[in-house]
Amino acid sequence: MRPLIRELVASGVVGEAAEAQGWVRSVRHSKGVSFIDLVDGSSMAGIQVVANPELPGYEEVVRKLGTGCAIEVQGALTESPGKGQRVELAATSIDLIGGVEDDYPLQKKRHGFEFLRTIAHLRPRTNTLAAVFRVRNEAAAAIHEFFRENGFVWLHAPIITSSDAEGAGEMFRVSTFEPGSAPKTEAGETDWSQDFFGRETHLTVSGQLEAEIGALSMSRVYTFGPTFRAENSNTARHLAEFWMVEPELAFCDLDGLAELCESFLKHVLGRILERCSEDMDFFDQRIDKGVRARIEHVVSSPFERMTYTEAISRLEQADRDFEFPVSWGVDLQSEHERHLTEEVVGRPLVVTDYPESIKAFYMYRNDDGKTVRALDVLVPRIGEIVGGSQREHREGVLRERMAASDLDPERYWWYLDLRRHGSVPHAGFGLGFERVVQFVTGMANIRDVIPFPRVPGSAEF
RNA sequence: UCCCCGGUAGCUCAGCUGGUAGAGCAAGCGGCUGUUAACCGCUGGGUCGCAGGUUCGAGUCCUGCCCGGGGAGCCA
Repeated sequence: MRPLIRELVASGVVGEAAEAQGWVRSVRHSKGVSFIDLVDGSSMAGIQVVANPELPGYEEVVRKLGTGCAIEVQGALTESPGKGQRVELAATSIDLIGGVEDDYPLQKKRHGFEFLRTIAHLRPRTNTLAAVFRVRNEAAAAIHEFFRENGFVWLHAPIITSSDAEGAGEMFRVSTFEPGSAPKTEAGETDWSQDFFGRETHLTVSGQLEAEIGALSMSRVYTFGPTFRAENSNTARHLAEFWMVEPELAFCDLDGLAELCESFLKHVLGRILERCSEDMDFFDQRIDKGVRARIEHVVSSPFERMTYTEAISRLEQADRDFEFPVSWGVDLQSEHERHLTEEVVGRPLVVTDYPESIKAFYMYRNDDGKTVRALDVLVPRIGEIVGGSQREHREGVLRERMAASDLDPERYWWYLDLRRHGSVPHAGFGLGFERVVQFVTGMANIRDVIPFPRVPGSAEF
């Protein structure tokens, strides 16, 4: 394969023959020379192609090039006399591979992200979206890398599931029944036993329960894949389809989990700073001033720890009014979380041991009988970025909790079975992948950090 | 789902207390000896989201609907 433009720009040798293929970002003509800014998506910086009027086809091809045209250039790398680039490509031939029509919507100026979402098939050609997707790719790679280096097995949790992780939200139904003509039982209800899987099935809302199966056999596993929520939530932080990372460890308690969260986040963010430096400069300058320092701060600061009970008393002492009043037993709102991480400690904060009443049934009950071993990792500006818990591995307590939550033990027979045979303390957390990408890039809307966003009322592309 | 804000040229927007629609960029044409989102000149381009209403007259005021954005809740 020929070098990408990124490689030519970074390490191309002056004087050597070179070729480049890509899309024209902008063209600047003057009487005796034309400059073409050519990009191929491999880096923020493109290569400057210099075309002289003596070039074959200059009038017919080069003078007619516009933003978006796909071309192939042969030539030689030369030292650039102009500012802004180390080398440039002095063309000896330029071939038009694919032209653009007059209504090509992308221009060499900035567009609103709202408009770009309506042309999701073309928006990765913009600086910003290409940079986002490069960072997204490095983040995914860094996640796999961290887990591999630490002995975790990537467990492929099912997308179609018949279990529902309680409290995780509304689900999308999976069925082959034709709308309106589903078979009915004698009682007049839909007869799911005749459906494709012989029962009700949905798209997964979490791979956690399956991950627990993995942890209780392979010690350390993680899931990383698409997850679905049919919630009608219309915000800059929610998607109906998103990617979730869920590690699960056997022989691990809440302290061990907190340590994992910290080293995991530091690894992933650190790798992005290292490997996407040019893109991070762009985000820092053009998208969210200060984002780079914020990420560096998370990578270099030890995370603070605090129990929920302590957090509540710190909030009660706070010299400010909250929209939602604080008292022991209420769930923390985003304003509370941000106050804690930004004002009280000024760095990432792990809040632990929440009231049992506001957390899920599968979280380990503390000896005090009123709190559970749950944790949230809070970071400045975003608030909660990770949520996790030590799991209830004692069958008796788990049954009690399920009964209190009005859950049918029959449906969770295999989950309970794990507590009957070789049960051990185990713990895990869940992390919304797009939220991490949002956090590191500073992008304001989650719809702009995933190539094809699915949200209520919208699934084009 | 709730609360706010918005919808004017292909894009980004301006358009005051109602008087018959404008800029920059893009597109087309021309110019300019090396540019950096180049620059300069000319040209074309609009059922002002949709439907009603008030008025001599509505982009502007009123009502309803549709779509989008921001915030909140829920959460990841």
